[in-house]
Amino acid sequence: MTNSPTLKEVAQRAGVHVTTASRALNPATSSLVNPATMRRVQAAARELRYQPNAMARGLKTARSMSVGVLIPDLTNPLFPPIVRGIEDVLASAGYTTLIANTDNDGERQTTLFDTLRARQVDGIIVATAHREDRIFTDAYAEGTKLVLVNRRIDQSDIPAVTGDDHDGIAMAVRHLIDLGHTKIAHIAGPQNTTTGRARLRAYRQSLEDAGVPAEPSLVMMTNGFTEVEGARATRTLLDAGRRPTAIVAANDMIALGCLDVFSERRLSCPQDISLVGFNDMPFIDRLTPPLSTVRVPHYQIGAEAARMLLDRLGNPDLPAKSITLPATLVLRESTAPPS
Amino acid sequence: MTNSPTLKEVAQRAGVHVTTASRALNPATSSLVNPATMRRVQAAARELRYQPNAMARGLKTARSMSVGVLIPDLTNPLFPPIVRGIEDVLASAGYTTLIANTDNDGERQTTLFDTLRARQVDGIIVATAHREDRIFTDAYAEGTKLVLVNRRIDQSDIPAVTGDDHDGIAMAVRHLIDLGHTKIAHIAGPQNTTTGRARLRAYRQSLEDAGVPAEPSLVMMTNGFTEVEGARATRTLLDAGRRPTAIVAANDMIALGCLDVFSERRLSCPQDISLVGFNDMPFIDRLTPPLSTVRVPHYQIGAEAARMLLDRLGNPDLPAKSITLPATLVLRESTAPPS
DNA sequence: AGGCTTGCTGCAATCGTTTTCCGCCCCGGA
DNA sequence: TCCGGGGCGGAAAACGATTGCAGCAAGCCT
Repeated sequence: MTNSPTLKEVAQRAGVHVTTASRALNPATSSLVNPATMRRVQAAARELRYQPNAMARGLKTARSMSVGVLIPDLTNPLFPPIVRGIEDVLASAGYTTLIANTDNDGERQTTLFDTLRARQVDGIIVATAHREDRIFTDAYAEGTKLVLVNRRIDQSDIPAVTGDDHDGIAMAVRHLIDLGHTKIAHIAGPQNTTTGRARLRAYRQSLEDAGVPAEPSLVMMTNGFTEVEGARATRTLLDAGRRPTAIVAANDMIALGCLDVFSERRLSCPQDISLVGFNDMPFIDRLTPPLSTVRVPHYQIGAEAARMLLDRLGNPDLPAKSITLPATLVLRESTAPPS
Repeated sequence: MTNSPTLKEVAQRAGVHVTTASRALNPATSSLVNPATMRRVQAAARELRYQPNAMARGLKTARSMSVGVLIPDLTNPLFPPIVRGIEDVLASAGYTTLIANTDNDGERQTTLFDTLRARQVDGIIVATAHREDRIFTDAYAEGTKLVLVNRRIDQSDIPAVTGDDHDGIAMAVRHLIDLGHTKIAHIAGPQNTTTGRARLRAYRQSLEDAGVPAEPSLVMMTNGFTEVEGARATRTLLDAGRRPTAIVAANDMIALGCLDVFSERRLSCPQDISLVGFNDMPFIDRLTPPLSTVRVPHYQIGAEAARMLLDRLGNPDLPAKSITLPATLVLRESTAPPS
């Protein structure tokens, strides 16, 4: 901000050339300099509280030692754990994380993506992908280092780290069937995301596998993984004739919307209707009732994605691999046998 | 990542010198170049999808157009709203935000602070300050642009944006007294933070103002604004003789700990004991019971802090001003008259 | 004793911008 | 016709680091 010391000043103080100072301070090259000199330089650096100028270094080395993270919205409790997972492993590798909130706005997303690239980030972790996001596939094809979290992109080999949507939903549906439910509804997430679609498919498949006839009227679509969308869909679901005895929500935010409508309609959960969410996001266990949901290891997803990115930064032509982390069903108090 | 086009390439394509290209693309200097030339350059830039290299620019201009944000932990729901407030106003001014989590670890904080400075951030917003944090006062004295949020530093003129701790607690205590409580306890926050101390003081003051005798045994200290600390303090509070009929928690996380202990002890809230939190953090309204708490406008605090930083960046010798944003008491279902 | 390696250090170019200082061209006024 | 000046655009020097290359001394070998 004011006058941070430069390498030149360190060199002068140590009585050596700036080149030598550079080498002495860099672990990779410090073997090239006399140990005694090295100590002198390091002492000088310490006294001056020298911090290398990251921009100058980045300019020369063409690596910024930073990575961007694109998420919809930080205030959605789903994302902080993912971000922390990312930050923790990235930070320990010396990288800085730049977070950008797209608010599910495509234009904003493009702008932010460009901003990140202008900042010369070494790679980008994307949590906002839609099934067909040319912006990402194009960038990836041109060599931008990308890793997807949570959601994937159709027919793309961009590496991704996700939870097991299919298995998670399967467990949830199975659980409801085991309780005796047959009229099981699904409030589906946006179908332009792989998560929204995979969960819907898993719901249908699970019903079929159990021999429970599918009823199209029990599936409601939403335009976003949000509480208001969840509430809207739940209202139209309940208004339409055949009332379900259980609902599988595409995620916890949507489930929150379900609960809102339940109390509007004076339906008690789980006595009148059962509900299962997805994600096990923070605080969802403290609701009334504590929500049964599918737990996805978000911190690990973030951490794994960061590791994957790091790997690919170190070795650019590593084969693109995607990882699916196991989901687990966590039963609390929002499900019960049908009355 | 691969080969982003440089200004030189844009210039070549437009058939002008790189200097001219630079001027044409920069709104501040574009008046120096012929409108026709400018259009040519801009067209070339668009075709090449040119993005100026932020590191090169920053190196030359000594401004990174980025600011750092120091918070304890992103997964604490208190902080995402603050961060969004910061990011939104900063982004609209063209700045990028770098977030760092200190985990309340002093050493880590120092490291991260240095990392941010190495990245040449133009300023830093600090949410982790303790009452005596030499690291910040020293840096501020040396010219580092700082703004404190949420917490302040004793005897320092570093600009700060905070909620009204005193008034908030006063309202909470007043409310309990009005309900008829006299045995009102306080689970105090860490006394090495201004928030922890201000809230404790306000609690004592409010009791005194109302003529309710203070009982030292009704005040419990914690070592952190966390659920486990809150629970620990609540247990020792309840184990010690005179049981309170109401608790004012120093913040919502601590209140969460109180609720945990209430259910351990089979105390129902608010029938057996009333509870008021502080912050009105997300989801605290969906607990059982919905928590009465003091609302602090976190998004605005963040936004205001960012604006303040921006102002001081634009005009370095602006007088240091601190802002206190009003708190409001939001009554829900965790308080009732003593039984 | 001369040549060669080895070990250390310095020189200078470079990364992609911005910015100061000039120079050129053209036009108008005298 | 000449001069002055405005309007544009170019040359070059930074910013602070890294790095290939060269230099130089000392030590070893033959």
